[in-house]
Amino acid sequence: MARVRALSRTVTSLYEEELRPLGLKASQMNVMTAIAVSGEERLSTLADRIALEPSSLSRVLDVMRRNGWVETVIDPDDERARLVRMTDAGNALYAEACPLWRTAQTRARKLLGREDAEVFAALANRSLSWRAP
Amino acid sequence: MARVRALSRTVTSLYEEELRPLGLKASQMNVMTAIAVSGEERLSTLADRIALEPSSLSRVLDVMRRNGWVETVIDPDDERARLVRMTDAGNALYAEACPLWRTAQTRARKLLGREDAEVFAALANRSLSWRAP
DNA sequence: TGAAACTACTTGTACATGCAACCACTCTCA
DNA sequence: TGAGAGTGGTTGCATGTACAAGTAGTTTCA
Repeated sequence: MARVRALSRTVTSLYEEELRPLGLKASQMNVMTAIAVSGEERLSTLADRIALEPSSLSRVLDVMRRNGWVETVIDPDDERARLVRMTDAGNALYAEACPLWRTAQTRARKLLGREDAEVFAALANRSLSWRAP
Repeated sequence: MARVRALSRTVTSLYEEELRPLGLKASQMNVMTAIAVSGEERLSTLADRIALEPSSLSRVLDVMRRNGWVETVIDPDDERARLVRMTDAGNALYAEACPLWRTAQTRARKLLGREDAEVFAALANRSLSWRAP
């Protein structure tokens, strides 16, 4: 348990070190990636996809909105819901961030060992599926 | 990366669910365990052992001290340093927490699969060693 | 159709976490 | 031996994270 958390802290700091020049945090990159794959999504859908509480995602989006990277609009189909989408600035930043992200990934793989990383990825995937019914 | 963090969140919430009746958070239990194995340690030693920034540990200890679970005294050998030790109340709480902790561990193992958990533990151990010179 | 139940998100509150800057003590070396 | 470098912790600041409670819009059903 402690080890899972320590691993998370260590790997996070590795990625953030790489992203720091862009002023991006790991959690924000995480959200950007989630939006990037689908273009525009409801907050709850995103939260579910990245296994984050909606309230936490809401806070992360506050910062990202303040930075002008994303915008949220009321879903015309359900006025309770919010659609989250990237701004042009957000897309530009994301494009800059991706190579740095991959660099960090390479560093992480090098440290963990490529095969171990695969094993771990499979494990982690399974952990995510716990949430699925 | 996102998966490591998601795993950490998921597993943390599993443990915290179990510890909630005692008012203990995962990070606090983490610190207690570290102290329990050695009795009394410097803050920096503990921080190093659990791969946490000293500043973060300092904050966790603030809460634990406020709750009366630990106390910190000036190290007579080096007045810059602080020795952290458990109080009686802390030890009592720790004793109560351990069984709950193990319950959570069992649940986590059940979800991950026992063998996978071993593999993961080995992986995570390696990640900790990254910090060692 | 209108109130109750439900759903989507936000906000209050508390704690977690890291980095940079800072304070206090210790060590080194001219 | 005294100033400067080094070390151990704490604090300021920003963000992440979760749970509980609150708000607003939607659905259900008598």
